[in-house]
Amino acid sequence: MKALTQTDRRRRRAPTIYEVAKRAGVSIATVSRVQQQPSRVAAPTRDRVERAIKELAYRPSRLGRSLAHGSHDATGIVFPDLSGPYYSAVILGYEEASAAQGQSVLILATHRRPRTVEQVLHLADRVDGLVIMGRTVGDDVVEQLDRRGVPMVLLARPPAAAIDSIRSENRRSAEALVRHLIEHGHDRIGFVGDPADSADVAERFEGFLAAHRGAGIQPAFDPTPSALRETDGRAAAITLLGRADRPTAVVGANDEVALGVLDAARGAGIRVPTELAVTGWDDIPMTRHVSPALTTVRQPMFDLGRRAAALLHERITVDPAEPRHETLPTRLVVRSSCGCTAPAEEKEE
Amino acid sequence: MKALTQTDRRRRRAPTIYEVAKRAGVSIATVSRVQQQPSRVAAPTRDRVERAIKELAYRPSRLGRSLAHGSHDATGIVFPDLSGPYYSAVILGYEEASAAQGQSVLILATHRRPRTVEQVLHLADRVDGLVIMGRTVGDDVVEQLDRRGVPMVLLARPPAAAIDSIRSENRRSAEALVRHLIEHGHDRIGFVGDPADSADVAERFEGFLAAHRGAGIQPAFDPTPSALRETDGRAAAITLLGRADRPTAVVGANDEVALGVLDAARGAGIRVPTELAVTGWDDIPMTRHVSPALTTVRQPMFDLGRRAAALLHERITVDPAEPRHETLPTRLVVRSSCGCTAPAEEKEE
DNA sequence: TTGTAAGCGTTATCAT
DNA sequence: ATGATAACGCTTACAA
Repeated sequence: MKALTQTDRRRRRAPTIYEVAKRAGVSIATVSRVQQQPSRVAAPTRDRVERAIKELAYRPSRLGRSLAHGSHDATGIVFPDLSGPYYSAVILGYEEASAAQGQSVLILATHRRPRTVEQVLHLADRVDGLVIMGRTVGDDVVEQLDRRGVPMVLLARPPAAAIDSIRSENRRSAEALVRHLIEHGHDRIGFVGDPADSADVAERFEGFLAAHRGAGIQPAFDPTPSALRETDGRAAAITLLGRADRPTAVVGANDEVALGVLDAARGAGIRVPTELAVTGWDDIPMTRHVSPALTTVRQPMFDLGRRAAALLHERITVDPAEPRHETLPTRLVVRSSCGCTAPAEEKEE
Repeated sequence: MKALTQTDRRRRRAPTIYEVAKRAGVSIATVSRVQQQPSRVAAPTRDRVERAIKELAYRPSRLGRSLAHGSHDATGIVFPDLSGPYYSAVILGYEEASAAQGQSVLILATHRRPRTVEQVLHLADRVDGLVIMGRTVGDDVVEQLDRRGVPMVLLARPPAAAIDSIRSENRRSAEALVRHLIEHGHDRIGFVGDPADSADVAERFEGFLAAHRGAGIQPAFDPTPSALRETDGRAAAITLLGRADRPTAVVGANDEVALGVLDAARGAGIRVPTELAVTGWDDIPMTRHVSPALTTVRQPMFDLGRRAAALLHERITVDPAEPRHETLPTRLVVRSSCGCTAPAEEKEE
C-alpha cells in the first residue's frame, strides 16, 4: 500500500488544454476562450468546459502561455551580497508592489562572485524587466542589457545614460547632518566609509565636504575606507580612534558602520557622545535601541523598492519616451549619539 | 537624432534560433546542438555557428527551452508578511544555495491578504518546486499542491503528511532557557507570544512548560498572546507588567518581542535584569547591541534556508522514496538580560 | 555529422 | 459561437 501511495504522489503529467477540450467535446480554442474572455462563449458550452476544467483540475501551463503571449509576467531584482535591513526593506517593498501588479519577482544576490555577470544575463532571459541595485554589475553589463532591449530601473546607482533610475537624496541630508555636528562645536570630524564603494556613500561624503565648506573649515581627515557592515566599521574605527589626533565626531557611511564605530569606541574606553559623537545613515530599527540612540538620516527604503517596481512596470507596459530619474527625500533624525540631550525628533510616525 | 536614439532603444525582437541557423547555413538542430553538446558538432561547423551566435548576440529563449524541456529551472519560496531579520536570513540562505544549483528563485510574501492562496497556486505554476514557510497557507493548499505533484519543502511548519520538512529545534532549547531562568531563582515567569500563532512558538511554549514541570513548579501565568513584532511585544508586555502580581522574568517568543518587552519595562520604570529578566529567541544582530544584551537562543536561520534549498533540489531531481524531516540544532546564548553578570558565551564564532 | 520533423502547451487569427 | 490551424522558440528522436 505504501508503494502505491508513493506512486500516487509521484510527479504527474499535468492535464493539457487538449484533454480538457476532448472531455468537454469542444476545440482547444474554445477552452482557451473560456479562460480569456468567458463572455465570448455560449453559456451552455462554457459550463461544460468549466466542468471539465474542474474535474481535471486543469491549470494552463505558464510556459505555453508565456511562449504564445511573449511575456514572462515576472521581473527580477539584483542586489549585492547578503546584507542587512536596508536591502531586505527595499526588496520587500519591491515584492509588495510587484505582487500587486500581478508580476512575479525573481531575486538574485551577486555574491561578489565572478559568475555574477553570467547570472544577471541569465536572469534577464527569464523576466520582462530588471531592477539593478547599486554596483552589482558594471556599466558594460547595463549597456549590454539596454542594447538588448531589456527594460531596466537602476536603484541607488548613479543615473546612467537613458535608463530609468531611482535613489534617495544623499548630499543635502549629509550636509545637514554634518552641519549639525559642526553646530555642536565639532571641527575634527571623521568619515568612516568608502566613497569609491558606492554612489550613495560618495554623495554622502560630498555633503560632508559641503558642510565643512559652508562652515569655512577644512576637513580634518580623509575618509577612513570601510565596507558597509558593522564589523568593517568597527575595524576602520579602531584605526581612526587610535590616532593621537583622533576625531571628536565620526560620521558613519551607514547605520551598521556607525554601530561598529560605537563598539570600537566602547572598546577603547571612549565615551559617546561626550567624548565622541557618532552618526549613521538609513535609520534601521536598531538605531533606536542602542545606547546612546543613534542620530542618523532616514531613507525610505521600502518606498525605494515600491517605486522601483512602479517605474519598471511603466517602462514595460507603456515605455515612456523620456527616461525618468527620481530621488526620494530623506530626513535627519536627531537622537542622542550626536550629543543632543533632548532628542528633537524621537517620535515614530 | 534623439528620436532616433529612442527608436534604437525600443524593444527589439530577439533573434531566434532560425536566424542563427540561416546565417550559419545550418539547420536549427545544429545550432541547438552547438549549445547543448558542442562535441557532437564538427569543429568547422561549430565555428560558423558560434560566429553567427556572436554576431546576432543570440540567446536562446528560456520560454522555448523550458517548454521543450519541461522544466522551469526555478523554485519559489513563500514567506509571511514583511518581517525582520529572521526571514531575510532564511531567504538569503535559500537564494545562495539555489543560485549555486543554477536555480532561479522566486519570492512571494503573503501579506495576509485573501488573494494569498491564488498567488501561491499561481507561483506553483511557474516553478519546479516550492518552499513554504510557516503558516503562510493552510493545509488544504499544501495538500492540493502535493496532489498536483508539486515538489515541496515545509519550513518551520509542523511536518505534515509525507512532505519534506525542515525546521530548527525549539522544545529542548526552550526548556534549557527557562531552566536557566529558574536557576536564577525565578518562579514567576511570563511568556509573551502566541502558541496558536505558529508551530515554532507553540514548541517554545512547550519547552517553557517542560522546564516548569522539571522544576516541580506551576507556571504562574498563561501566555500573553502577541504577534512577533516588537510593537506587538511591547503592547503585550505593558499589560503583563501592569499586573499587581507581575512576573520577575519574561520569555519572549522571539527577539523582537523581547525588545518590545525591554522597552515596556523601561517605560514602566522596571529595571532589567535586576527587577525583571528578559529573554528572546533567534539571536538577531540587534541582541548584542541592546542594553542589557539579550539572552536568547540562536537558531541557524541562514542554514535553514540553505538546507531547504538542498532538500527541495533533491526532491525535484531524484525524488527520494521517503520524505525527510530535518531539525537543525539551536543553542542557548547567555548574555546579561537574564541576570547573568559575566556572560558565558558572549563571543562570536 | 547533419537535417527533418514531431512535439511542448498555449494564444490568436481566420474561417465557418 | 465555434473550430482549424498557424505561430511562439526550442529540444530531441530518427533519418539520411
